[in-house]
Amino acid sequence: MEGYDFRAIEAKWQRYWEENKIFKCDKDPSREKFYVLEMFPYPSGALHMGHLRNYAIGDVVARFLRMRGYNVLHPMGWDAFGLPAENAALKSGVHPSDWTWRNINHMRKQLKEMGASYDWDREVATCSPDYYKWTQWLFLLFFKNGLAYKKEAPVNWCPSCKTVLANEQVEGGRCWRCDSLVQKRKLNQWFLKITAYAEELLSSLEELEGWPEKVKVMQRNWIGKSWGVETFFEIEELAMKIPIFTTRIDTIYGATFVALAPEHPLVEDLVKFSPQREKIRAFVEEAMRESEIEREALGREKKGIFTGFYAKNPFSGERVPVWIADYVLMEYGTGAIMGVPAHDQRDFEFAKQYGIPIRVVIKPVDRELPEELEEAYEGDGVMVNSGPWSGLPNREGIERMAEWLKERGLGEKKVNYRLRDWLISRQRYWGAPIPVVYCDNCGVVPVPEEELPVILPLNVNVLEGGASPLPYHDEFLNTKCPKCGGPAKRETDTMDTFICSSWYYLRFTSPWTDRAPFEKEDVDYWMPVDQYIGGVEHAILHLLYSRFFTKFLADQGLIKFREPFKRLLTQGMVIKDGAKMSKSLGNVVDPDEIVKKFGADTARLFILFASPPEKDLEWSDRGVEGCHRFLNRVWRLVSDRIEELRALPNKAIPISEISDRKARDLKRKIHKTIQKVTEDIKDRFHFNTAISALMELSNELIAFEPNDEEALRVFKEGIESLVVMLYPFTPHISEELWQKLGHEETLAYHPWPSPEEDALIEEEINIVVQINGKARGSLKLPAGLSEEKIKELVLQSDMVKKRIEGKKIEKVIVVPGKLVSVVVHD
RNA sequence: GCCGGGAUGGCGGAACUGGGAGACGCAUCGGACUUAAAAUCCGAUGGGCUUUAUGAGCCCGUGCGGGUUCGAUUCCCGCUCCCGGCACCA
Repeated sequence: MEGYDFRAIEAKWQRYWEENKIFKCDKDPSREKFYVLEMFPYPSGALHMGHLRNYAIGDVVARFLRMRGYNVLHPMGWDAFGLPAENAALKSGVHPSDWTWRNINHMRKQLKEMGASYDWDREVATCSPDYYKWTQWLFLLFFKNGLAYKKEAPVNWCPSCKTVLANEQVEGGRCWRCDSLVQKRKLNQWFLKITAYAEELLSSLEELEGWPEKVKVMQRNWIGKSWGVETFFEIEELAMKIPIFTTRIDTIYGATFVALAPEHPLVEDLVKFSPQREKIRAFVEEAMRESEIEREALGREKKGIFTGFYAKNPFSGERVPVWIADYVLMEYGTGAIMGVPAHDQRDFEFAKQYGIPIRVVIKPVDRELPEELEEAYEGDGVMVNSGPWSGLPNREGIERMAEWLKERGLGEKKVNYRLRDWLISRQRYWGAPIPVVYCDNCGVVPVPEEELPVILPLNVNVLEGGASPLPYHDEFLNTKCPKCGGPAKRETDTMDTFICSSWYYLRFTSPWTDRAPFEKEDVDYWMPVDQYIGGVEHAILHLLYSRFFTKFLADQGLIKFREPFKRLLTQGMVIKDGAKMSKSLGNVVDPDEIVKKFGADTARLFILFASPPEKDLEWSDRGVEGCHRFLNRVWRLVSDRIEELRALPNKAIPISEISDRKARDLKRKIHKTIQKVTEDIKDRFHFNTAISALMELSNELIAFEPNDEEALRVFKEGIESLVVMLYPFTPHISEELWQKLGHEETLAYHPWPSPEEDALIEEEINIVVQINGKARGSLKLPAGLSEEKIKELVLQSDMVKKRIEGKKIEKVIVVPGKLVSVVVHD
């Protein structure tokens, strides 16, 4: 037999799979389904190692489960709208659409070349009109339900991307995509009311048992639920109530000031009445300008200005100064706070800065606070200096003071979330148009469903500086009002691309339908996604948005489940020389090169072998070579005896009928390997240890020298088990060897082997002997002995006798099948 | 600062419910084959020591310090360092 010609073999089987549509799947209610999904890529140009890893992991799962008899849905598509297409257009003059489709074609080819087993009949691209028609349809559904709305608000503006961003897309004050500093601008924009689902998005995280704790914690923190009290401080001479939110109402006797956010609407009124209005106005303007850049500056000095007014503490009646402070955020709570310097570090710093009094009202139980505080005490304790409440444990105080307010109508308990509504307008061209028109008579009018899709015009010129051409595209811009028929203008903003990716997993269940975003019976059969696989960078963004969409669609009666992804695997990064692969570091390894040089099977095998999927993977050229060597050994192992092997019957010999000891040992190794590999893949996704078990089996097969027919038949069983179990990892070489062994059917649906129980039972057991807790050797004993017998044999053995001579046996511990521990003393 | 995860040979990583730490792979060294090299194959490989020099035996060793246990990479207490996320959220 010829050598391992991976190029020919891989091309051959890829063609075979494609021509025969081997991985096409249909819904079949009589069979148990499994939906494996990897996060679909943005078609940026070419696959990188991270993609290869993601899709290799998904492919192993899909192929394994097909062999286990599941009806497997494993689709692929393209997250095809987005800014890089426009940037490429600016740079090279290619139309975003052409650029995108060219990349899709290239990357599809690459996915096929890595041997991924997708049902390509289900491919979707979010930029094609028959997809974004339904993205727009879903927008209208949100709109009709009052969950899509337009409002003017201070929003995040990325000056480099020339568009606004959702809060989730700002990381540490910088744009998630281009890392520019984000500015605040007051703009009129479209939002989706994700906050309507804040509570459920939070509470149902607990049901997601198949999700990594890390991701759930990140979502929990992002939603940021906190319980507290809303009450108010009143400026009596203006009859103005300043509402404040606090989680620490127990500290209210320590409130020595009140502070408003510079953007707070009441600020305007205060300015009017203040004698020093000029100074205040200047401060507010300054603060609002500065907040854009300086807000994220670390350890930055807090700034504020006294308004000249005093407001009354609802509990003590004390009048405290009202300040405007730049560290108070308009977007959270009521946009105003009570300042308690002794028990809040931020207020403490502010008070120190401006000489505001610091008054301790909570005393820790286990120690005394210093006379002069160096930092705020934020812990629990007993209330002091708090009028009638003094002496009460503060946790109890929180409850009782809230009731006290409620009884008097001065305030009540309140829950606040950090989560804000999702800003979805983008001032970009390459996205799904928001299906809305503006009519002088009727105002904001949604485009009727029958008129969808609102087509994104392709005959546009890329504009200097990169701004969207849509507002200047007369044909697109000018339209008729669907309501009154009068002249109207289209919305020229497009939707955040995260909208497109918030429902693609539903579309995959029936991508061909033109009646609805998805067919109900298909979605009912296939959803939810049983295993979702992707990078942790979407822990909040895509994964939170998709959960929101799912809950909304469930409330609309379109789907029956409230969580889209049952199990989630977040794969680690691909690292080289200790750092993430990146162009700027110059440590990128191109998957194409590896596939060309060693083949897709080798590339897949290395990626899966080098590290468990959730951990980072250190790239090693040597490691790749090692995997290639392994496949060569397997190839030789089979081809060296191919004629003999083909001539043998396919039926395995039961272990009880094998006469030779070595052959029985091999049989046992085969079935132990089946057991281990199955468990490693199925229960734990530990592909690295599954592969190492297959390497061990291969090593034993190489060392085994069959010299009669019985031995040869056990050998053949081993060879075939190896080839079959390698299939999910290295499908091409497996198919080829399988065929060479005389089989006609593809391995794609070949039943996954299960271990023969008899063949798992050891004849002899190695019993470890410990004396005083130290391992001193081992004894080979026949399996199935009673505890007493084992104990007896161990104590009689020379090894033990020699060591316990003249000593007293205190205790003997027998762990059946494993070890005997003898404790002695002089 | 808060939250989450981690630390095991020269390297990537194994070790399931507490049971001989280092599977598998890489690298290194030695050998075989070869005119030679590559490829391939065989063997050794945590550190140290004793020894009748070889059949062997002993000590140390999973970030650090304690503890529980016949026995701890695994469980408990207290630290150190590294990685990731969040960070004026009242």
